[in-house]
Order: sequence, then C-alpha cells, then structure tokens
Amino acid sequence: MFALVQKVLLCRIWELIGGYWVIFQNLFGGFGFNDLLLNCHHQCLNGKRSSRKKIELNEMCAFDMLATLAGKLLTEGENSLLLSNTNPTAVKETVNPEVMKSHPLDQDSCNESETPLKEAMDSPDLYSQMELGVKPPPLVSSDSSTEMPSDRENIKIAWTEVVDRECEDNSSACTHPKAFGPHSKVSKKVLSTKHRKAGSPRVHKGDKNYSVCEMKPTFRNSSLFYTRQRTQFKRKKQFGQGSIFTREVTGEILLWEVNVVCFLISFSVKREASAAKIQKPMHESKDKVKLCIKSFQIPELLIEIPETATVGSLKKKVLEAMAAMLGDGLHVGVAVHGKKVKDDTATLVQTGINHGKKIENLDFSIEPKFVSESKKTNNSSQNVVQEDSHVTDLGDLTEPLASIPPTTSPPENQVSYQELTPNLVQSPVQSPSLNCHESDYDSAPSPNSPAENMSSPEKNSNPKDLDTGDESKAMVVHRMEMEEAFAVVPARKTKRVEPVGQRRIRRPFSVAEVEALVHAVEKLGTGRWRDVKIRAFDNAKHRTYVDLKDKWKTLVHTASIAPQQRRGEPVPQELLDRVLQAQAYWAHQQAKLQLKSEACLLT
DNA sequence: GTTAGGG
DNA sequence: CCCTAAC
Repeated sequence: MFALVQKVLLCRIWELIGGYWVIFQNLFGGFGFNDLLLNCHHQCLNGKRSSRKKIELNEMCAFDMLATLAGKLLTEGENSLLLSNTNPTAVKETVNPEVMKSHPLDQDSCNESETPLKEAMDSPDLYSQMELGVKPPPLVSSDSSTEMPSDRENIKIAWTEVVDRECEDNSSACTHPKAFGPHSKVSKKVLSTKHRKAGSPRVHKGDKNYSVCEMKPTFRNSSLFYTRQRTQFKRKKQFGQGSIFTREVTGEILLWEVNVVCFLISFSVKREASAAKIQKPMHESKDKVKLCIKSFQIPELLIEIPETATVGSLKKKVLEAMAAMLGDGLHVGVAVHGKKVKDDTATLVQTGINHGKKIENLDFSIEPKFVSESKKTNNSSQNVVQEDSHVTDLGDLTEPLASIPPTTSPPENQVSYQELTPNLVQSPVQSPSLNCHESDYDSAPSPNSPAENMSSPEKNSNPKDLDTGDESKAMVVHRMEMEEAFAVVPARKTKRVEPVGQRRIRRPFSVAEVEALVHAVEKLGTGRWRDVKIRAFDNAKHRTYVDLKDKWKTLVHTASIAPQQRRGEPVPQELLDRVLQAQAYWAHQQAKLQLKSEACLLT
C-alpha cells in the first residue's frame, strides 16, 4: 500500500516539476525518499496547507519539504538533520538492474527518463487508486530511520560503489570521464545524483520493484554537502562541466541555497544537453551542447526586521522568505536570444542550441511556477533578460545577497535602470499616462529616482519599499554559454524577483499615479480597469488592473471623508474632487445605459 | 482573463 | 492588497 501511495505521490511530484526532477533528488540528497513522502503525508494529513487552494496538496507538500529542508540544513547543526534522516530503508527496495546500469548521461536513459514516469502517471492503476481515495498509511516511522541502523559507512560505501560502477560501465557515456574520475568526490556525487535522476523516476511497465530511493548518495552532513558543491563548482570550471559559483557570500544560508539551485540547474541543463545527442551515441560530445551556468542569483528577498532583532531571527526571516518563495513552486524558463522557448518538446537543436554554434543568448530563469504564462502579452524574457543584460554584470553577483540585509536601505545597483517614478511632467500631452518608454515604473521607487521631483513633491515611497514585486517575477536569470565561450563572462542581470507565495509588498500610490489614474478613469469610466491599466499603467508592472480598481475605490472613499480622517500621503483635494466628479459622471452614465437596456428589453 | 465587491 | 464569485 505504501508503495503505491509513494508511487502516486512521486508521479504527481514529477508531473508537477516536469523534468526538473533533479531538483528534488538533489535537495533531498541525504534523505530517503521515503522520508520525504512520509513527511508529505504528514503535512497533508495535518492539513497544514489545506487552505491553500488552487495548489495541489502534493505540490505544496513537495515544495514545503524542499523549503523546510533547505532551512533545516541551515539552521540545524552540522550533522543532526541529515544524519538523523538518513534513511537506509530506502536501500532495501529493489533496484531495477536496468536502471542501475543506465547512465544518466546516456541519451537513451535521459531520453526515456520521462516516459516511464509518464507511463506510470497515466497508469489507470495508479490514478484510479488515487481517486478511489486510497489513503496513505498511518504515519508510522515504521520503515524509516528508526528501525534501520544508520550505518553511514555502509551507505557511503554503497554509494561509492555505485559511482565507480557507473563510471566503469559507462565510461563512454561520460561527457568528461576525467572530470568524474574516481578521485573526484564531487564528481561522484554528481554522478550518483544523475544516476538517481535517471534511474529513480523510471518505471517500467510491470516493474513492481520500481523505487526511487535506492542508490541515493548520502551526505554525512550539510557541511559536507555544501563543501562538495563548492568544490564541484570549481571543478566544473576546470572541466567546463557546469556551473561555477564564483562567489562566496555573506550568509551561508543563501550561499547554500544558491549553490544548490545552481547546481541543480546546471544539472538540468546537462541533462537536456545530453538528450540532444540522441542520434549518435557513439560520439562523445559531437552533438552535445555544453552549457555552463556562470552564476546563479538568488532572487531578491525583502526582509523587514527591527534593528534590535537578533541575528537568529534574521536567519529565520531569511528562511521564511525563501520558504515562501519556494512554496509556490519553481518553474524554469529558457530563453534563446531573449525569446522564451515555450515548447518544451522542441529539441535543443531545433531551438538553436546546438553544438558548434556559439550561443550567446541563452538564458535560464527560475520563476514561480504559475507565472510563466501570466504575462504573455508584452512580455517575454525581454524585460528580464535583455534590458538589463547590459546594465549589470558579474559584479553584481553579490548584489542579490547584499540586498538582503534587513536594512532599510535599498539595494543600490539593483534597479537603477528602471527606478523612475511616475512623472507627469513627462507627458506634455494631456494624458498623464505614466507610461514612459524607458522607465518602467515598475520597480519600486528608488531614492535616487531621477524623476522624483515632479509633480509629486514627496517621494512616493520610503526606502523600505524595496520592490520585490515585479511582474516578471523571474527569480533568476542566468546567462548561459557554450562551453567554448567560456572565457567570455556573460552579463547577468539582476532583476527583482517576486517572492513567490508572499504577499506583495505594499506600494502606496504616488500622487502622480493617482493623477494618472484619475485621468484615465475620467476618460474611460469606472468599469474598464483593464483599459485603464493599459492606458495609464501599462509599464507599471506592479500595478494590476485590480490594483487600480482598488485604488479608485479607496480614492472615492477618501474623497468622501473629512480630510482629517485621511491617512497616508495626502492626495491633492483637486484630484479628489475630480475623483468624485468622475465617479458621479460614470455612475450616471451607467445608470443611463442600464435604463436603456431595460427599455430595450421591454419593447 | 476581467469585473465587481467583500475582506 | 487579497480572495472570489460571476461572467
């Protein structure tokens, strides 16, 4: 029974995270998957997230776990968590020999890695069970940690063996055999991870023994893991194997996270790359595309915390912010030459990511899962990638982290390029539209905002108001390059990110914005918020038409009450008057319209 | 996806 | 600003 549930869950998770299964595999490196699932169940049963509608429980659980784990690794002692959670039981499950043998980098396995799972997911058997309401077994720690002796040594050995074996068996499949030599612990880790990736999700028809857990490398503690990751990055640079994390930053928390994500991403890339060479398995890397993620940026996090707070509470805050971000799930976007590639089925070659061709504009972005579609209109990775690609660079690799401090001072380099505040003066015309071409308005106000002085006397926001919200919501944008272009350090821009799952930051409307809103409503009426948005706030990504509607609502209210009762940045009476006027006018229009239609119906 | 309105 | 119902 449990196996079934596990399978279902696994399939579900896989389905949810698509091909980035690795992320989980890696993040849970030291844990038994059984543990993960058990915990998921636990959380589900506890209904912790049950109130979160629209989000699949399983999904939430998975991400919760992910976030939680990340957090625990950071907050808890070196060995505690990982060690205690090592789940030897996992190993007990049978391993499909085929899976064992297949090399993750082998096109076949890469290629097929998805199918089996899909099969599993499509399996009426699994789903029917799920639908039938099969309940997860009682949460017994039965077959996990408690029972099985946690023999790290054994596990370690097993792991090594797997690695070695894998290398031996698949030397030809290794992209860089040397890089994965027996002496490279890091490489081993990589390999084993891949192994898991390729093998775990595999489900062969009729193979009841399919399991996700075995062969999981066990990290003795977070520190080791961390170290290895770093080492790995260095090595990667050497071998052109993947990500390089060039910077060590302040919080280990962040660094850890960054490394992990970075690592995972590069992994995904690798996987895709290897899949691309399906046709000629014999050739080492002829048709492979090697991609290297130069750096990975942690999304911007907004943290407000009193100066008197303890460092511990700060850590916690950061953790929470990250958890919130991860909570909604991740989605990886790929953009070639600034153009987002939406067709996941397209091959790399078809997409223009092929060997021998220098790819200068390959970007990866991590974004909240649901966001990907939202901005179809004016969107595109363009904002995320292009615009800023020339603005910032390597240099700011540090930025994101630097900006995290609970200070009230906004990150400096982060957003300058688009910090303009609404400027009425800018539109000489009658329309106070805030749409300026280059200033997108979208970002949070910056202290240095050049446009700050216009009609609105005061800055429209306080320094605390870092913008975290950005429609693009892309958490990270990375410039990738072909290995060949290694020497060239691509620019990477920092785009603010919207902490997923977190309430949007409050951004009071500036007088200029109010002006623009009033003007637009005067023109369009009170029932066409989308038009109002497009007309006057098209470039203000953080203002949705709902926001505008809400603002109008409050404006009407504000205008209706005594000035003494008003709060916040005072809105010129003149504007308030216009608000009431427009409100009355359009209400009247609407009434007239309604009468007309009624009349029509009667006749 | 938009609107409208309550929270 | 969020959430939802309703369209």
